[in-house]
Amino acid sequence: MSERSQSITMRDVAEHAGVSSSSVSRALSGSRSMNPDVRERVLRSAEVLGYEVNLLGRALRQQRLNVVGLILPDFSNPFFAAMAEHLGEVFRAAGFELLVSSAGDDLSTERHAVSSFLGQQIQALVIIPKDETESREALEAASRRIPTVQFDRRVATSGVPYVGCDNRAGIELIARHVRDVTPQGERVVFVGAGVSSSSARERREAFAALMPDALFLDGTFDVEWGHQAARLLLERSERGGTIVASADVIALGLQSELQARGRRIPQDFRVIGFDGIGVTGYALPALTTVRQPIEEMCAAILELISRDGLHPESTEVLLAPELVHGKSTVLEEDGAVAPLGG
Amino acid sequence: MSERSQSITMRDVAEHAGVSSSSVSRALSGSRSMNPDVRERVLRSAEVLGYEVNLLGRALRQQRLNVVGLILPDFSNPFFAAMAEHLGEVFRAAGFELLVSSAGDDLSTERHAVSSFLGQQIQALVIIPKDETESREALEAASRRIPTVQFDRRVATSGVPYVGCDNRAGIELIARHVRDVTPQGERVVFVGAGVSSSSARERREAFAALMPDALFLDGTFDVEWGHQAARLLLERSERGGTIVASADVIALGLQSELQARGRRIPQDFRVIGFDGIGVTGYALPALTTVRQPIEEMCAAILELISRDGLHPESTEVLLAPELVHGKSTVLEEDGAVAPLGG
DNA sequence: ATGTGCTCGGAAATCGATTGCCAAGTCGAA
DNA sequence: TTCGACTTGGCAATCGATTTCCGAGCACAT
Repeated sequence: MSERSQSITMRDVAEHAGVSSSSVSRALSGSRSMNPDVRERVLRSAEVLGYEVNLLGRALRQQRLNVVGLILPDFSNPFFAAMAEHLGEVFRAAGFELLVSSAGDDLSTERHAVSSFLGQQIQALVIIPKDETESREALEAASRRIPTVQFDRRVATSGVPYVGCDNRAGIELIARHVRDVTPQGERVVFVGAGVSSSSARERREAFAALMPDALFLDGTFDVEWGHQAARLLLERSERGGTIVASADVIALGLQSELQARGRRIPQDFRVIGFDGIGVTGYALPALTTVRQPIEEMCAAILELISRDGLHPESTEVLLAPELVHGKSTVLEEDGAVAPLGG
Repeated sequence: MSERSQSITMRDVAEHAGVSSSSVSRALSGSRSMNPDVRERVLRSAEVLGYEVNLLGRALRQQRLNVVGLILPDFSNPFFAAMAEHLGEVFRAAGFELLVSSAGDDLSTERHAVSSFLGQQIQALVIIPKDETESREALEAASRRIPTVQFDRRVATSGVPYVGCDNRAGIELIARHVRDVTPQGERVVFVGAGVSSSSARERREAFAALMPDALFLDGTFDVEWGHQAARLLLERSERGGTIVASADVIALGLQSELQARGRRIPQDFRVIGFDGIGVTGYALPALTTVRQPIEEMCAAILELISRDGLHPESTEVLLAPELVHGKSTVLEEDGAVAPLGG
């Protein structure tokens, strides 16, 4: 059916109102004072014709598009999804439009997404780089052209500002808790997610520094790896222990698989996550995890982007995470929290 | 630090290569045959200068931007996230760039997202409208200008093509299963998600038609409502029954809360979801659910958009969902459960 | 030798909005 | 009355790429 209506331009409005297109522009933007009658007439014409601005034309002339881009490795990670949602709100409030693109966990797609955003002359870019080394080229290309912030994962030597949580501090909180809850002689296991993303590497290294005797397993940032890791542990005849996962999604997979195979949490195995999405109620028992301060992170990103170039020295913002006590590490009746003192 | 490099235009490349910008355009796009020497020179100049096309300029001239937009109500719903991810792949393969914007579960934000996309002259729009009636205006505005497809939820009388799963058929699968697994005399409960989105309403109505004696509760599409609904049920002193949730996220909340309060699944309560994201391993026990055929849906969306206007009659594509048997409705022994290693 | 047709580079128009500049008009002050 | 300051509308340039059109140059056939 639908005959598409072709768009109304300023020319059309100008003709309809009997003025020049300059006047239309000025009436709509209010960029200069003008005769109220003329303005009124223009506004009515625009209304009548259903005029809507062509952002491409505007952006081409003004040399900026009021859009900020976000590139993330994968929508399916709930932590990234939560970040995208919150970041959208923050930017909306600041008058920007946030458009999100997934890299589909693929480097060439990530590169493509970056150059597409750059080609569209967006205002700024927030990126969760997939790979600690391989993403550098795309990242630097972006940063050379527009304000760019790395988030959550970083490419180390890029000189591109970074916002993230203090993974080391988070791991210290976890390690302390692990010492509190792990019975003498039981295994401590760290289930990581490779070393190609900086957050995975940082968490793993911090944990290795604090608890070198732990068993380290490496996989990927997803639920399925949690399941696999659980099966691996059981195949090794581990009968109990405390498991630290590098991310909540992994922890959820671990819990689910362990329980499906008859192990009790926290009696047999204790499980600790990282991110804080586990607190939203997916997990059973409620996951003990380290919550990343999403709100503060988003605020920091906005801040960095807004004052880009003004304070180049503060190129790295690490925010403090917080331990959230669930029921996956301590057997307790209610949410009341008491560190296992004795 | 970063002095941003200002962008290289075709003019720059043309000067460097000693040709006109027409030739640069033609060399880069290959739109016309030309002297190989000249082409070679242009390509090298572009390479040397690091030229990258300004998509705004191109789009303005060509009257189209090679981008398809997706607007969804909320990133945090894993079903939407999965769709966004898959749809991105499908469009990428078809040569489009998919940009995603969240409506933040808010009508005015949704409207804003639509007009921003339209203003950017994107090629086509896929939208999961938040509200069955209130989203109409924005939806129709989009459809008047560019190929537009509604997905998962729809605004009924809009005349805008729709792709979704056959909710009625899905509910029939569920109802049959409910009859199979519910003991004589036990309650059947439907935990819905309001009636302002079409999918919620359709599922609820279909279920009401098949099992009018069920207890109906209404809330929202999120985990938290699952928790609440479970508490409501327990407060009503329900001691067992079969619970059908309008979405997997709700079902996960239900399971989690019921188990946290000592109820066994499936012995005391049976839980059934809808969507299929529950099968990815978050749930324990594995959720019995109806899987929406994400792949087919995405293919149908691409199809509709590509041949927009050619087959206006097929304005509604309903795809068949499939019942996935988990362990949340039937107690089953399968080999997967290892004996407690004594 | 002249006409016909083809190839290929460049000039210029175009997409739509914004904005620097100019000129006509208004108003008040000298 | 005249001059300057100020207002306000319009012309035209501009952003960057594409594309239509034109003409120069060449080959080939008549």
